[in-house]
Amino acid sequence: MSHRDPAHASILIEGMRKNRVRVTSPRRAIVQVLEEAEDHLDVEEITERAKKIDASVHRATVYRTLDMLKRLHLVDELDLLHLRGDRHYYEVRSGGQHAHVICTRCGKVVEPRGEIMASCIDRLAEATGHRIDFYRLEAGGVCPDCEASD
Amino acid sequence: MSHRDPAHASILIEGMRKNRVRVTSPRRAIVQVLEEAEDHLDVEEITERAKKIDASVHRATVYRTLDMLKRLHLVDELDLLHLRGDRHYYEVRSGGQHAHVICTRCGKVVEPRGEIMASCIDRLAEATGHRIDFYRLEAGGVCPDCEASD
DNA sequence: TTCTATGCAAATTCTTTGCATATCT
DNA sequence: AGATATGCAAAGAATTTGCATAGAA
Repeated sequence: MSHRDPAHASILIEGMRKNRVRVTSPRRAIVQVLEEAEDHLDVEEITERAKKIDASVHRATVYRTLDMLKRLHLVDELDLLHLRGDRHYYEVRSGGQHAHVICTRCGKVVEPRGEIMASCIDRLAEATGHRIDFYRLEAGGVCPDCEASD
Repeated sequence: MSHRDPAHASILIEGMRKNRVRVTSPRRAIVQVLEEAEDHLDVEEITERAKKIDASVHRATVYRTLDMLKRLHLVDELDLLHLRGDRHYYEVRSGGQHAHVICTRCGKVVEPRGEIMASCIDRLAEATGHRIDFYRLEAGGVCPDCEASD
């Protein structure tokens, strides 16, 4: 069940096909990096990893590909409240949108999903009258572990 | 009841004094701009407006002052989901934190505050176990007016 | 075959920094 | 007086763009 198995194309590749953008080798590499990432990556890191899959991948292509994926709402862009520097981080938008809660002591990020977030956003929509299509909620605070080890 | 009335010092100036950072003329100008702003300003715009109050204000000072105000949690930094370009926007954190809901059609921003946001964040804190100190929630969608005029 | 995406390098834009001087407290 | 903030100019990052070529549909 590899990510390259054509019968099980990745969410991102599928989304790209659906939107009639071309599936090229650099894009395949970048997408694979994003889908295999365990944490949040910046452009530098994505480029580095993508080069290991396809050495020809250029940083400019990474920017262009990320723009494309953002426009299609296939990836989200975060900045983790700048608690880790001024870079931007990217993640696949699979399994619905979610919040990011960053511990200001240890830097760990947890990602609440599902009903909690849905009801939160529903009530926001109700209060403003908007139809809300996407959102980004990033919060900073102290995680239970750090709170305990005082 | 002017913003310069020493008896009614601005929230930001008060906050600065409380934190023992110096109240200088450039900082006064920048703070006045932030407090009088009706909308969200980027660094360029803040610099321009501050120069009208104190012509000597330099862009570098604006960056340094905003950093200082962010560190003291007196202003918040937004990017409005990059729906208006890649710049950063700043606003005074008065009257508590709040969300920003941006209409993807007309660009208008509304700012839900108060109980809705508080309960939202409370539940997030409960779900993760974090003590949440600050947050940023930006959402994109279609506002009622735009929805109506289809 | 036609249209889109890429690499590359240069240009832009955004932000930070060193340092001598000016300014707050 | 003593510590901190400022202006300026230059450096450093981050991101975008023009263009000829390569590659997907």
